[in-house]
Amino acid sequence: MNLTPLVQSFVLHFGEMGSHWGINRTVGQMYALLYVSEKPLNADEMAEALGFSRSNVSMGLKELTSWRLVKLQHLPGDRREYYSTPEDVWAIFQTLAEERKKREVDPTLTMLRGALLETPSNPADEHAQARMAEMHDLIDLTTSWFTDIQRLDVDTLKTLMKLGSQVQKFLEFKQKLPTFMGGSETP
Amino acid sequence: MNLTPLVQSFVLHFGEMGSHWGINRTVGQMYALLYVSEKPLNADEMAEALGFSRSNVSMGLKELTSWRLVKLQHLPGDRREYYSTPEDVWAIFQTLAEERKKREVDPTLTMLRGALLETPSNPADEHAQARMAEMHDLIDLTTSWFTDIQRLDVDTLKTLMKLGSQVQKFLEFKQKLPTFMGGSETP
DNA sequence: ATCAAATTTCACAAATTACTGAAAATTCAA
DNA sequence: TTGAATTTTCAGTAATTTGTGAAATTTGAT
Repeated sequence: MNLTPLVQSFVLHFGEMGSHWGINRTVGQMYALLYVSEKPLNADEMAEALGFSRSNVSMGLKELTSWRLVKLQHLPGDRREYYSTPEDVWAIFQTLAEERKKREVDPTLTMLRGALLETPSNPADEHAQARMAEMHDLIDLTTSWFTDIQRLDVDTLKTLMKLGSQVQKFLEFKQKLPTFMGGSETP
Repeated sequence: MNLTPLVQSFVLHFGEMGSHWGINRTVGQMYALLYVSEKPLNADEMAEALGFSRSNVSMGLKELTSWRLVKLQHLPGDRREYYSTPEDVWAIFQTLAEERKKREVDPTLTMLRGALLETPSNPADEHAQARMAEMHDLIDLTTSWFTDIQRLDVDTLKTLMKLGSQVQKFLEFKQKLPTFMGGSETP
């Protein structure tokens, strides 16, 4: 399989971006290739298209699988395993957010909670704990909110996002008079 | 300077986490040390406390500065440069989000916009472009929303977050009758 | 201007991470 | 079962990233 220039540049960009992220270059490229592919690909096709060794592709797919970013499927009359990415970009985004939370945020929250249980034995520790508490509360609030908001269906989420900072007006209702309600001026 | 066990474990954890992120271990440790420190530290103090070479600390501080995560200041009667982190954790979070957006998201948006301007010359490119458009729109909406919401003051943001998925009820007002308004049951 | 203190730069060494090819393990059709 | 097709593992090498010490540069007090 030969990549078109358009796909080529997308794939290469994702590779570079991968390293700015925590993911390695070749894994980024593999994901990008699957993401834009019309049909599921098997490992040999990927190795050929990207110029990687077969074993590297195997490792990469294992990694992508652990992130729940690829789907495995079989084609009738073909023993080989075919991979693709989920269709729904919002679902992909959600998966990514969940995995990152699990890997990068939750361990920190756990560590902070542990540290906050200790009894500070000197002023330095006391100050450190106060700082850790601030960090804990921020992370806790942010991630709880994220988890909570994932329950919303995509359309509601889109509406909320398009509303942007105008949410403020809606929130003000909680404190203010019911009579204001009528005139809803949305962009 | 000798680190207490509490601070030590916080610093080490941040170092490990740093690598799961895009940041390197020693830079993570430096940030953590400054974050919990009662007073600003100079590079020598940091090198001594963490057991790094002076030059490594210099590089790390350069990196942290480029992320706008540390403040530089001078103490009266002391030539050396003292570093600290901003106090306000919400401001820190915001800075981090802005920098990550700038480095990791904006270049991708630019690449996608470029790719979407091309005229597809075959079915594969056509499909690839459709996928890229989906990705573009998701990222664009999400980051625009993020930028927009940063205008809100912290208290409003906290209120919004604590509300969580209950925002939905507020959003429904846009479509529904004014009479519902009155009974606001918040947790 | 001079000089010592402080900081930065940079070439190299050390450590880590990524990638490969060969071998081992697994899968499934016959 | 057997054995060919396919996938995975893994030891070793290649490539990259990280960290250091020495040298160069900058800074500011005198």
